[in-house]
Amino acid sequence: MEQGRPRQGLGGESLLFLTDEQLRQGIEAMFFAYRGFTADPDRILAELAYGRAHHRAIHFINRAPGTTVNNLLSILGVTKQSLNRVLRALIGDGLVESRVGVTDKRERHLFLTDKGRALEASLSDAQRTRMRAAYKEAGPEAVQGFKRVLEAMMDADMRRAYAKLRETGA
Amino acid sequence: MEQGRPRQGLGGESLLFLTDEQLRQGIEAMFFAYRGFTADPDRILAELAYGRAHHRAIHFINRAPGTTVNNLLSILGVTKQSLNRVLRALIGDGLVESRVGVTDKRERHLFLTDKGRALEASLSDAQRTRMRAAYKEAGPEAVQGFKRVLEAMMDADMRRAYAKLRETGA
DNA sequence: CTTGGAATGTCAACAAGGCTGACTTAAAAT
DNA sequence: ATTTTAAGTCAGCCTTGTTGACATTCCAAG
Repeated sequence: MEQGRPRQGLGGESLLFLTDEQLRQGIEAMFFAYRGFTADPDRILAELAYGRAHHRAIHFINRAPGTTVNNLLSILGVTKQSLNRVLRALIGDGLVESRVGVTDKRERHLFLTDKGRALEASLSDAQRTRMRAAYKEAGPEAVQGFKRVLEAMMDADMRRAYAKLRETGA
Repeated sequence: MEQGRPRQGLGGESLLFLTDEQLRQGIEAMFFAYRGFTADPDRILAELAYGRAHHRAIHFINRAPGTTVNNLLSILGVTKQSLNRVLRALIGDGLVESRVGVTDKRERHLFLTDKGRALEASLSDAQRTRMRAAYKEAGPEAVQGFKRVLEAMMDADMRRAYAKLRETGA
């Protein structure tokens, strides 16, 4: 079970110790962990008749206020019809505001209202609390490794989107 | 950006360095990475008119051959109606075999057929390849951290299910 | 032996949230 | 002036989740 500890000091080239069994454990851990990762916000959203799609939109609008619909589209990786359905609900419920662009009037810039920010805070509080607990339990070294593996698991274009977000965010 | 390295040697108690910004980066990394994680099998499944639900069933039947429907239900965390639809398709297509229980004839024990095992191999090959690449890129230390954080992110009952699976598997 | 309950399966209906395709409007770009 | 782009909308489809109702089979307790 625990016999598979990496031979340390051999460098990144010699990862032959990775058996299929160990890889599968990683795959399953990812599956279960993702469920845990979304469980708390899901509970909050269910009470409001929203879903994960709404959460994602709210998250990234909060993340990059004033972002355009097209921009959001490429981050989320869904069709505009799909996003539009969600956005319409959020705007209709007064969580999101859509402002016509100044320089380019075709564009709509998206912002959270106070109400939207309140929900975002509640959702991300729940998620951060779990994240913080997991980080604390796993320890600081583990967190670095966690992030490194996650980044390595992304597609090239996702990596670009993520890197771009981090520029803006930090 | 990279200034947030953990103060080493302070132990798990002093994780005050975890800013909301760093936690949010972890959250977003999880979101993007999960997309990458499922992207390869999704492409294979799409050609066969299957979805992730089929993949999950196939994965865990392969993982624990002879498992009962109820067992699978609790691992996957869906309703029996939802699972049943998927199983019916897989059985109908000759990927899964359902055998009546010996001691308890109410139970159905699930097995992959040769055809089912072939698809499973193709799916998990794709997923393992990406996993292996990510592990290699991130390094052996990172992998340990990755798994530790993921496990810490699970709910208690998921943890039990996962631990139980690992017993069987190793 | 009968009956209650558990495990399984099935049917129907519904919702969320993806998708495609077609089309409009407005504005920018060429 | 024409084409392209951004956004929105309508209609319809699919997967995968949900409930609720109900049949079957069979173990186990009375």
